[in-house]
Amino acid sequence: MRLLVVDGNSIVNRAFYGIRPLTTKDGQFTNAIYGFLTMLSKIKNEETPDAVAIAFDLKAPTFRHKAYSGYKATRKGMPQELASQMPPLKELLSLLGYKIVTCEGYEADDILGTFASACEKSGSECVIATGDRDSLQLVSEKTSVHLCTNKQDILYTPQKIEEEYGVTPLELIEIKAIQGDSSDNIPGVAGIGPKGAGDLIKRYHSVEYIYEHIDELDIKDGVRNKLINSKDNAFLSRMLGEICRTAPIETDVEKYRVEMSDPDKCARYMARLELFSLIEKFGLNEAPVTEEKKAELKNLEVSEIIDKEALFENIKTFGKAYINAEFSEKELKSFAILLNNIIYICNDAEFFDKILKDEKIEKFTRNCKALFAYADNKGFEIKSLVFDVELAAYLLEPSAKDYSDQNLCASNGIELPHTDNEEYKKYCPLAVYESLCEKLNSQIKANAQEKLLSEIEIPLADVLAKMENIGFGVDKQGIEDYGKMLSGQIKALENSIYESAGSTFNINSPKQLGKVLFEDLKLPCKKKTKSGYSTNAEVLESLRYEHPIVEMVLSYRTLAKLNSTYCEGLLKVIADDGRIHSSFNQTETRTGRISSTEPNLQNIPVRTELGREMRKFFCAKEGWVLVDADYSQIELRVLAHIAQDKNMIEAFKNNDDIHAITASQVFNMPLDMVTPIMRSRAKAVNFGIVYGIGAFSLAKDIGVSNKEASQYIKNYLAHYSGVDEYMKNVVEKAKRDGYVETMFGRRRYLPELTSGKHMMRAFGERVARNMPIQGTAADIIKIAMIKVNERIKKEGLRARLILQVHDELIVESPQDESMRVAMILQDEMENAVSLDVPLTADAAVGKTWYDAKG
DNA sequence: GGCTTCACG
DNA sequence: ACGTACGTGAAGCCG
Repeated sequence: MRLLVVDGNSIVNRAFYGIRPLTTKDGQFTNAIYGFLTMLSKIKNEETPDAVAIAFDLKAPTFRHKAYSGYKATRKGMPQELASQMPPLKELLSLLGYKIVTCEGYEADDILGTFASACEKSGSECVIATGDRDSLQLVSEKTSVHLCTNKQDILYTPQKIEEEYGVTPLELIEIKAIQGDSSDNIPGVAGIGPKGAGDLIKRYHSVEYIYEHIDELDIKDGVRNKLINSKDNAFLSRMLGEICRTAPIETDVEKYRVEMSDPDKCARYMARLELFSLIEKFGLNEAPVTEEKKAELKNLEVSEIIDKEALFENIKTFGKAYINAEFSEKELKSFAILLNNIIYICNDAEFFDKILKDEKIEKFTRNCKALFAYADNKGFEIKSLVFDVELAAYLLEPSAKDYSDQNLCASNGIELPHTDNEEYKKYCPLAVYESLCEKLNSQIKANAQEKLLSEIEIPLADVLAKMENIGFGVDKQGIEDYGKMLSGQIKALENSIYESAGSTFNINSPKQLGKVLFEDLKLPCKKKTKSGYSTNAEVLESLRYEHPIVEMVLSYRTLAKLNSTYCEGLLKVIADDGRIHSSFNQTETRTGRISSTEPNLQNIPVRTELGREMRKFFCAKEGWVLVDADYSQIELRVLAHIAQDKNMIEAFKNNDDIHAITASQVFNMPLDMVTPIMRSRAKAVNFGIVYGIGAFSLAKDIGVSNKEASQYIKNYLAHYSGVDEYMKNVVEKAKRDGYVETMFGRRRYLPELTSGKHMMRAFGERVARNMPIQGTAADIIKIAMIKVNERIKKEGLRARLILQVHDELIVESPQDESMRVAMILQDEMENAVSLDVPLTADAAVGKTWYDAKG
């Protein structure tokens, strides 16, 4: 027999602190539950036990009295976010068939020790799973410890312990008695640490022996004196450090076999905790379906389409089509339609198009962008696409990572039908689309997000699909030549760097570079990262004049980045038509912005001249030009409006220089006395305000003292009192409602705000202040994009929107349309919505992106 | 796969 | 006492 004993408290702590906060929609924290079960599943797979016991302390140690200073008094009580996860975790473990072991008056450690001894006697094998090293003393020929760490798990056998510590497992107790353990309030011998204690025990094996022969030992007098001074503590520690092995618990291994009595109930419990991936991980969705159960479930009925005319009429009469389509490249592979609980599958594109074009048939689907892209390629418009489950789910929960049908069904309590036919498995979700769409839509309605979905996100998907299809033309030869030029310079810099360092190494490795700079060349180390010296640009910048190599490394980094990410990266993704077709993701960001991948066209260099050159290779096709328009300070304008700040609104209405005005307020002087430096600092304050600001970071950003920075912020909020009030109110609202929202009802939930950890709460508060601003700006430009495309179409122009970069739109336009297009862009962007401040957008025309930008 | 760095708004 | 601005994506290194 092989028994796995889990140190429940230790593992749950690791899970809780190792995994970012997760909550259900109603605010129940679940990260520790999720982490615990994931770890348990992994350990079980690796250790293949016959039986499992899970040990917990009977109650969380919550010492409130400072006066009490005994053993383990310093262990903090569980934070509330963890404590609230314990009952559901234990319930779930029981449902999964695990036996939980607790014992009045004994700690989890003692239970582990008792099992280890019991297995020893009965001849069973024992594996202890834990996150802390206290239990290593229990290791023996029969008992091993599976230690879970942040990196990888380690299995401790007597050999492994000998290898790592040079002693036997039992001697670890002796080491601990001398070195002490502050987290367990074991005093040890004052002045001797792990190294000294290890050396002593390696030579003399026990505390008792050491004190019996204290005068004869071959050790330094200093050490001897320390030992003599702490003799009482050493013996006390020896006693405290030894794990008890005689807790009165059931130790018959047979009693701990894992038997799940009701997998369905278990799955439902997991679904209620919204831990869907666990349902799969524990194989609960594959639980054998009894004949009885099968009858209850709706069986999947799939049919080929025989009479298309008749089906079409039926769909039209019904008025709704739940569609699931698959494409390969740009062609339709197959599609499926749900009608009266029957799924009809077909690959007749003509029939498919007819449905898409019919205004009377409301389409419900997922990933509608793919449908729009298909239609765009074939040159027609889809009518009445009313619902997209992915977009709806994103609006309901923008922080979620997985919007799969399986996940959405599980979280909405929808059971998928059953089929033994492998080929048909993929149609199971479509069979329940009617109820899935209904569930999601009722939540969208309850949140007042119908317009956001139907008037912004769905039409935007059409715009994005067209942008992806058209792509952005590039000068391939130009990029290649530019890359060659960079490569040459990089090569030369490499050699100079090696020469300057006196050795060759990989400059791209922060670890190796850190060693060269801070150890070989002995430059002063300014900052550390988790894994060593920080070598980022900010640090290097400050070392610029310390050594000539620094400047070269900075240049090397710049050039290497340009070459690998941009030249090589972009060359890899140029399509056969000579253009770059980025993907625009609509459900990625938590604020409502879109993101761009493969390649990311939203971070093409612009801030330095050398990088900006890159934009010369993004060009309009022959006879066409690029029209580029960007919003001026859209986020600050949104802030002025949302906060209803009189002063800021006034400034924007007067078309004043907002940063200069801010400077005159922050520095308390007349406008005409504001210097460029003051203006640029005020600009940083304006940015900081939008991000949720802290004096420390502002100080760092603009290079003034902490005190000065906090004075700036004070002055700022005193003058812009509406902003001050907004910042307070929005955090309060977030704490009350659990979410913040944009002007158009886009939400972001903030479970961080209920965290017990200061850092995390502070983060939640900054997000609460920032998201409505960034998100409203995102909403506005999305509306503008839709309007621009509608307008271009209405006016019969050939121009087409090809890129969005958060506050900037780029249209490729025939030369002779460019003035008209510039006018349209500016008009639609400025009038996308009506705020209490004017929105301004500036448009420019050029052959390349470089020329067209301002 | 996580970390570090750096490109953009 | 602690760590420090919001939102992204890609490349390279390293265990």
